[in-house]
Amino acid sequence: MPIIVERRGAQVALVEVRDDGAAQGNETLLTEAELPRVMRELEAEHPRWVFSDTTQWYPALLQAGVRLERCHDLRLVEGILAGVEGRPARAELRPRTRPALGETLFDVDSETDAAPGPPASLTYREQQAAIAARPRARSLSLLAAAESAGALAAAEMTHVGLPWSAEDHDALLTAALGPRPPAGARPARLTELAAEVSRRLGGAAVPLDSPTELLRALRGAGIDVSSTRQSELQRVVHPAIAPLLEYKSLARLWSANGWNWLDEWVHDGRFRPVFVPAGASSGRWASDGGGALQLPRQVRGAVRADDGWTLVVADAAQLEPRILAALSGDVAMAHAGAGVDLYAGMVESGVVASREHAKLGMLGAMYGGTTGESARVLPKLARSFPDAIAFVEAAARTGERGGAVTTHLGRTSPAPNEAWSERQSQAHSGGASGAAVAAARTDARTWGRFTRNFVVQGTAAEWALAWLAGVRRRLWSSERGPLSRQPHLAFFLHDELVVHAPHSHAAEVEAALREAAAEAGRIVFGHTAVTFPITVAVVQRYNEAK
DNA sequence: TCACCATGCGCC
DNA sequence: CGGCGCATGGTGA
Repeated sequence: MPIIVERRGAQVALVEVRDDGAAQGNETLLTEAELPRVMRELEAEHPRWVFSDTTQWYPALLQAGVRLERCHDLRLVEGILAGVEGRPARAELRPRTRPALGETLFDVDSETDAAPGPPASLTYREQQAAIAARPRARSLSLLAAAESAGALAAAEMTHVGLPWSAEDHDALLTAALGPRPPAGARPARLTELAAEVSRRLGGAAVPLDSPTELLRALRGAGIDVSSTRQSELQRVVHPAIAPLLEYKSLARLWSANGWNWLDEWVHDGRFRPVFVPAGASSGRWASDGGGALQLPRQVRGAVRADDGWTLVVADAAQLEPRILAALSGDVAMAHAGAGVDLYAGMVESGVVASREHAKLGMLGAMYGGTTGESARVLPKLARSFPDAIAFVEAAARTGERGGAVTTHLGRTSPAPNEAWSERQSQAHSGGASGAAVAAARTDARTWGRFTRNFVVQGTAAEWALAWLAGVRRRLWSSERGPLSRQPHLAFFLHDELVVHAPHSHAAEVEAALREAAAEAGRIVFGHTAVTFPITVAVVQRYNEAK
């Protein structure tokens, strides 16, 4: 039973509708203050709450102690449907972009800057009809549900936060950089390293934070490099390189996750990342602020379970190649993945010489790599796993022609922009210069790599959503008190989940993670020979996993 | 001075 | 070689 949550002036309407969105007549008008209590009571009937935008409603409800089981997020589903239908998303349902500086001065109420649009109940009915009209309606409706469950999980993870020890973080920074310097000053260790680098480059002070000046200094010291990139410096033999690389690593730690980051993002023992479901066109999540999806391993030691609690860290093993095996129905690849390590399985079946080769080759196949070791391994993979390789090749060809590809549940890739299409037609119209033809071909290949990767990355994101939703459902019990006082999701990173739970629940959480992973394979692919094993570690600190 | 771009690097 | 976010320095208006 869907219930639409809709703003009506200063009040909120709860509108019960049928599954297809048709009106049923049952409607309740409430004040904002009454909403949490009423929704909590109605939750006993397990409705599907329909929100124009979960991020606009759910945080306040969580704050008021209301945890919801299911929802339908009109904004996220509009994104999926617009992609499928090859049109822009309706303006009132587009993600709100952050107002530019100054804009807020003239636009006091930035939440209402988009046209209000039709009522949510109408939009819901239209979306249900649009889904039902598609050839793969069942998959799309599954995707809509999974995406919406993700929106709930994202808000909940922000609400409860990732347990973070500011004390441990400070200790870790102090050990690496020296004590916290006064504002505006550089940590002692960085100053030492900078002096050492300058000394070994000949004596003059070199501003290491300026790539331009650093490059000039390196070349002046006879070091033949074309950039100051870590990967290039690593290949150089020179006494200045070691302290320089250490400087770069520590300078990054300091600027990206140093004391300033700690002050800004960690409060009351929690880091509260803002997750952005479907922030990438493939459906992968992005994040907003704090660099939540890029937490360097260097600082993961500060992620520490509360006393008496534990972190259960789970990781889907070689998710993307397994996804490709399932997508393409490649029986040989499914067989190689029968164990916990798919790459090891490829070595055992004699396809490649080493695990490293297997990994490199598969990544190259999925990303469109054409150089180095990965390209050398590709022919072997193509012989042993013809269906898998043909699948990504077909996706690449479609993209090169400007076509759209879809994930297994039906998320559709965006069209290339107009400039791209214009360059392609120019190049094919005859009379184009050789340079224009070559540039167009490069463009085409670039878009082909995108669509090649889209099908795998996007379907992996669908598997991960199904997993996340399944874990979330299994962990929650309405009888165990508030979300933060019972086992709960604390972090999500594409193919990895962190659950924060009392010690005594660790085994139960591990079982939930494994059951949900198996279920996710069935939800996304139905029957498939491909397995989706996960690794699970029960730890006090995040860095102790893996 | 501000907006924007390029570089470089963190994560998957 | 696919997808992101963020800090920094440098540029041009």
